[in-house]
Amino acid sequence: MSDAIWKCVYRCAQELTQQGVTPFTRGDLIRCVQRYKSDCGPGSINPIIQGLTENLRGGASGAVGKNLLHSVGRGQFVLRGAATSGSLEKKPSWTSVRSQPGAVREQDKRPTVISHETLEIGGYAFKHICDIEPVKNDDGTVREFTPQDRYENTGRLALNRYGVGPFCKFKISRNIARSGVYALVVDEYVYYIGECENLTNRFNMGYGNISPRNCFAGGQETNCRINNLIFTSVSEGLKATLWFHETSDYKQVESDLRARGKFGWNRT
DNA sequence: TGCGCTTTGATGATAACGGA
DNA sequence: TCCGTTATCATCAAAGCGCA
Repeated sequence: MSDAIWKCVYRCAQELTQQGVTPFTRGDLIRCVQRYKSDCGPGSINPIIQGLTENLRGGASGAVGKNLLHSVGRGQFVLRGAATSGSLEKKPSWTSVRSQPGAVREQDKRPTVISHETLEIGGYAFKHICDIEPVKNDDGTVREFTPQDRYENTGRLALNRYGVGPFCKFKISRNIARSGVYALVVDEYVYYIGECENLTNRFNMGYGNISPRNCFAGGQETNCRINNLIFTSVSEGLKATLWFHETSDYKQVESDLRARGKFGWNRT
């Protein structure tokens, strides 16, 4: 068929809704669209879906704009009409406990200290989780790790742009298997905002311990980059701390904060 | 046996660009 | 301007393995 991709996306969204598949996933939509346009790959369809979704930024704009879909969670969508009718819309969790946050002001990069346990960043309350304390040498300096040396690299992969390190190793001691938005604060300034499904896993199995494979092309560059920045900061005598805003609506909160302000270690 | 570490690969989000 | 493509960033899930 010769319809534009966005028309196929819309048709599929309607079909899935009629079949009772709601919310439907991005994958559901892609598979459906590919039945009509078998030559279309996910790389082509994904930005179209984004461009049709009212509460997602960016994407490939179409003639109808962001008027057809509504995101109700990571990778989950409903038809916009269904969302605005009320029953399917997932209300942001913060609406019940706090007012709509304002724009992130310049001074939010140096957050408002509510107490030694709570910071306010862009209108959201973040609780103190821990100081980030990398493994140290006997002389008190931060111990350097170069896990890339342990990788066999049979495929002769190049190091990724942050794979050279050096890296540090750290853990957060508290077990917080909760979703939300975390903030890395260094020297009293917010440097990084990120989202997670499980805070402990994100740090103890992600940032805090760099896998050899992650140092190479195709590895998790972000883990390398943030770990190295923490290594550098702590090595310079700065204090790095982790703060956490627990919410099931972490995608929205993170997007909100990052859309309104630039933080030094966030890239996009 | 259970836990933690490592690795791979999938999925989703975003920005920027090019062609008609 | 509309439509589509490409590249990149970011996160997560799951499997395999080793060790206590």
